[in-house]
Order: sequence, then C-alpha cells, then structure tokens
Amino acid sequence: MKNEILKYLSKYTKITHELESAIVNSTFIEHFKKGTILLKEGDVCIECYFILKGCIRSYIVENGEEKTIEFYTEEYAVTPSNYGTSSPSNYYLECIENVIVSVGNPKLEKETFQKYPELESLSRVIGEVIMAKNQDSFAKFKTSNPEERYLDLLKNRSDLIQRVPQHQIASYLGIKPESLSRIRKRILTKK
Amino acid sequence: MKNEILKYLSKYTKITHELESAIVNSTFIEHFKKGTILLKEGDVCIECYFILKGCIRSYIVENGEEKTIEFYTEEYAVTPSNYGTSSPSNYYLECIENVIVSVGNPKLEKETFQKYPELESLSRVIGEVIMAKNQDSFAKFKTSNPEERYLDLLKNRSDLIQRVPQHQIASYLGIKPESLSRIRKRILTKK
DNA sequence: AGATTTCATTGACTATAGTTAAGAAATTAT
DNA sequence: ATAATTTCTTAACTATAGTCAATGAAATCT
Repeated sequence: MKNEILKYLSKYTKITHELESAIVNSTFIEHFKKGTILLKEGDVCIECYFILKGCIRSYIVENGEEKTIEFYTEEYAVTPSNYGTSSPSNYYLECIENVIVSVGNPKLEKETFQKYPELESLSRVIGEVIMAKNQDSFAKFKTSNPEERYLDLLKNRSDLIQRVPQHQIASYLGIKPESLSRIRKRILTKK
Repeated sequence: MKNEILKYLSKYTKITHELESAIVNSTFIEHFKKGTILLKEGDVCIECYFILKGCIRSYIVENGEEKTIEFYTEEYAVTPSNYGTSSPSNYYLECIENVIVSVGNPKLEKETFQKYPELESLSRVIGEVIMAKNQDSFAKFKTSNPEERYLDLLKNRSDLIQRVPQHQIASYLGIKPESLSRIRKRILTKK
C-alpha cells in the first residue's frame, strides 16, 4: 500500500532508496470507516492525507445545508487549508467510503525536509502542479453552466457518479438535487 | 519599489541581508503599458510576476467571448499554470492598467533555491497559503449565487468595481453583463 | 471636434434553476 | 422481514439568468 505514494512521487523525480525510507518514515498509514469525520469546522486538526483507497468529501454547512466542496479519491492529496497553521478549519472532512490514507503532519514533515531538502523541493513542485490544476478547474467551473459541469464530470470523473450520492454531486456542481435530476433527464432526451 | 517584495515576504519569515540581495538578484522589475498581452493561449511564456502596481487580468476565449478568470492587483503573485513546465497556456494574461511587476523565471529561481534552500522553503510555505486562499474562494464561489458573489466582491475587493469595466466583472462572476446590470439595480431597490 | 467604437442599461421573451410538496425507490436499521 | 430513513424523481409555481434587440452614455480614435 505504502508504495502507492512512492509511485506517485516518482512521476516527478527519481526516488532513491534513501529518500524512499525517509518518505516511508515521515508518514504512517491509517484506516477510517465510512462516516468518519476527519475534521470539523472550527477544528485545528493538523494532519494531511494522501488517499490510497476510498473517498473523502469536504463540505461546509450553510443554513443547515451541506455544501460539498470537493471529492478526494485515490491518488489525491488532502491538505486542509489550515494545515500547518493554527487557524480553525472552515470546512468538514468526511470519509464517505472506507478509507485507507497515508498521513502526514507538519512536525514530521519539517524534520524530514530539513534532512532531505530535495523532498521539500519536490513538495514545492508538486504543490505548484496541484495549484495549477486547481486553477484550471476553478476556471472551468466559472466559465460553464450546470449542465456543462455535469457533462464534464461524466467525462473526467465518471467514477464519482457511481460512488457518490447524487445530492452530493449536485451541491458539488453548485446546484440543488432537483435541478441535477432534471439535467440528467434533459441529457437523456437530447440524445 | 523593489522592497515591496521584501515587505511581502517578511510577513512570513525574517529576511536577512544575505537573502535580501539573493531575492533582489533573482528578479527584475518591468513596466508594461495598459493593453499589453503578457501571455497568449497556447504560448509557453515562462515567467512569473509579482504585482507592484496595476492590474493584470487572466481570461480565456470561448466562442469569441472573453471570460475573465482572475484579476491580479497589488501584492498578488501571478504564476501562470504552465510556469516551469513546457506545456502551453490555456489562458491569456492582459495588463488592464499600466503595470509594474517584479519578474521571475524558473532558471534564475532554480539557481537561487540551490544557493538558498530557505528561500525554497519560504516559497513552498507561501505557495501553500495561496493555495488555501484559492480553495477558499473556489468554495465560496461554488456555494453562492451571482448576487451573493457580487456583494462579496463589493465587500472584499471593492477596488475592482472601480478600476475594472463592468462586463469583465460580470464574466468574473460567471454571468452575462445584462444580468450584472440587473443585479445592481435589484440591490439598490432592496436597500 | 466629430466620428467610431465600446459599454451599460432596459425591455420583451425564453430557458433554466430554486422552492415546496408529494410520492416512489433505495438504503439502512431493528 | 418490516419499519424507518434517506435519496431520487416529478409536478406546479416562482425567481432569476440568458438571449436578442434597441438606445443612450462613455471612451477612444483620427
């Protein structure tokens, strides 16, 4: 399981044996059951996760309504926006499936980066790549309408449609469940 | 002008004199006139900018229509999503005011980071902070409607309303100019 | 200064999303 | 297995955004 991370990292750079053990020692693996809340709004849970198996959902609660921000699945890194700071989270993290993650924390991370600067460098590079992806998906979201967003999801993350309840998909697309239901119908009749 | 960057960076860590000159030497200042296109869709212009004065807009063109993704103003870092890679940009960067920027490039950056690992570390930390902010604004965008988005803009970046043409604001909010016009009217009559 | 272009507002109309409520289908609990 | 709960769909109605067209205002060009 652990070598999933190494596989992921080695997309970016050659991982020597020394680095390999450094990485393995700076993280540990945990299992969480479906339904587990990893982080609550207002909390300062200082951990980050690399998903090996399963799905984690981030959401906020607004007038008693859950609004899904993101679905993290295999090979996604979940870095809570308060990670490494002492400020409280403004969203929840929930395992919506049984989950296996590799866990990191700032203390271990810091020690590792001091010993292996090339890992900090790698971390920065990967951070930039993820940021670029984030920017792209924000741009795509902004410049499309709900129907287009749903079609895009079907095309690019169709697994989500299978593994996630539809009302959560709806809020992820920024619409109400009833609207998503209608959009799906519309698409069917169009074809 | 140049010490604006130092001021910005020193929010995160103490900048020693040695680092100070390292930073100053790894960037240079440029002026661009209003209307200058810094980056075209498809291009691989490999530079990043820290805005000292003025406003840069990123946008894409879809069926002949410009859709604004972001407005970068003073103290914003513009890191094109293809920065450091060789992949073509999927958006444009345009100076919508006369602009003074501090320019960086990957080559100089790499050299500097090798000499001063603490700068790479700083860069990673700042990157994480920016990423967290990006995530927050994406979340806010997703979970609000056009009127709320406009009110939020009024509250948090009211300077933009003054300095940017309204139809660009509209596309930034993900709506048509006519709709923004109506939203503004609606807000006025509500008050 | 005058002409040209761009921009913002408004109106009429259409399309789509939100709201509320009801019922069916699927899932979960006992 | 049955009951309880949650999820999805549908319908009627409302609110809001998109579209198209026209007009006046503002900015830009020469």
